[in-house]
Amino acid sequence: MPETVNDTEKQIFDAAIKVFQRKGMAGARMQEIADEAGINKSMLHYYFRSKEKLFRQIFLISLKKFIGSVVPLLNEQNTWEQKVPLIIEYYAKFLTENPDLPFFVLSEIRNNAEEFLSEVKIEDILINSVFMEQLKNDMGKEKIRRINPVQIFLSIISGIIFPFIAKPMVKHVAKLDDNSWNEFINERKDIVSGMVINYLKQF
Amino acid sequence: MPETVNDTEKQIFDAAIKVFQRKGMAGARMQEIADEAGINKSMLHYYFRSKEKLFRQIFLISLKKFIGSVVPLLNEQNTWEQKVPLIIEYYAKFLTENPDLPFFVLSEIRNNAEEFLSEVKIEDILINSVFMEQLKNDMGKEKIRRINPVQIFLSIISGIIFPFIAKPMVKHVAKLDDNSWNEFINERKDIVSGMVINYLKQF
DNA sequence: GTCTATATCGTGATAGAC
DNA sequence: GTCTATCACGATATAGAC
Repeated sequence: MPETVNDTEKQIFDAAIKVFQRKGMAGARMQEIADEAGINKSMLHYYFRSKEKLFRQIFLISLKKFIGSVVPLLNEQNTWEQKVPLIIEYYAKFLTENPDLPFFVLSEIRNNAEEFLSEVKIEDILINSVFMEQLKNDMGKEKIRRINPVQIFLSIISGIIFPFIAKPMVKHVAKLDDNSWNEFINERKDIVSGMVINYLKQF
Repeated sequence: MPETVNDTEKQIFDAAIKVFQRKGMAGARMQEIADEAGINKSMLHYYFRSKEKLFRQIFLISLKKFIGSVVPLLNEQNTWEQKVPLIIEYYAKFLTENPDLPFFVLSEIRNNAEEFLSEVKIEDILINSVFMEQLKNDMGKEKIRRINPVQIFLSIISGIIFPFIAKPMVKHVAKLDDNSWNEFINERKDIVSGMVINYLKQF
């Protein structure tokens, strides 16, 4: 029988994810986490010792989810050109389901320096991915524009993540309600995909 | 003789800009602002009444600076194609000089809803800009791809602002020091510019 | 206007009964 | 393991002397 995580502990953890991702370390309140979990405040300390320790767990899980979950896609058995729209599609879905996660991760990284980044070895995972190799390969054959592949990946995630980060402002400027927001994002997916692929192939 | 702002008041204000933009409303401490300004803590209350009131002033100035300062560029007497690299160049410089500003603005907007956005009428300023009109014009003439112009502007700022927002992570993944970061951004400016212009013209 | 001292309150954390 | 009560501290804010 697999080790089953204590029920209360899981409730606290889920509540903490919600509150920390929404408010950040500085803005989050232990009381709010307790309320969200439907339990007593002192339970938080019983299970996690301190706010700092609870935060670290939440942050590391969020960081891994944010970065690591796209990795399988990068290493699929298809061309880089097929991967681009799939990566974008994946992030659009991910961001819709976890609207506060990227902002939270980026925010806390800014505060607590790179300390955390070293724990998750993104740099190698990303740089050595099949996707990156494929790009370098086609660049070597002069089939696509020769350019730092990190710039390409960055262009992809910038184009799709930033609108979610700036969602309130984007909705306000473009005068979107919830329905037209979804349309806007659908349109966006094609645009980002088209921009990146066009740019690589037309040179 | 023009109204000269009190010296202490200005010192406090400048210090508050620095601390609030760096730490956000929740993370900022009145003591830290006082230290930064080199004055006593109670002076903050003497001049600005409360943390909340001080914050509002700092935020509104930051918001206007973030959004409004690009407007003149959008209304220049040149083509949209000439404007694109200029806008990017402008933001790159702006972000280098104000590294914490965009993150701060986007962060606080997320917390305090759109309440603030209505005070600054970005939507009309941007939508009615010459840049947007020029795009719509060329779309009408089938000279460029027909698409929501907001998506174009969003692509530009996503491509250049996001890397700064995610700077620690980007530096870590791409293994950049301060010098190579600058090179990376220079390369980036051309890429974003090229992607947007290519995409509009090749269809 | 500027300082020191202090009030007031919110929050993380602990003690101890059950 | 879970609760109530309480501590200890830090942060905003104010009072009052100069």
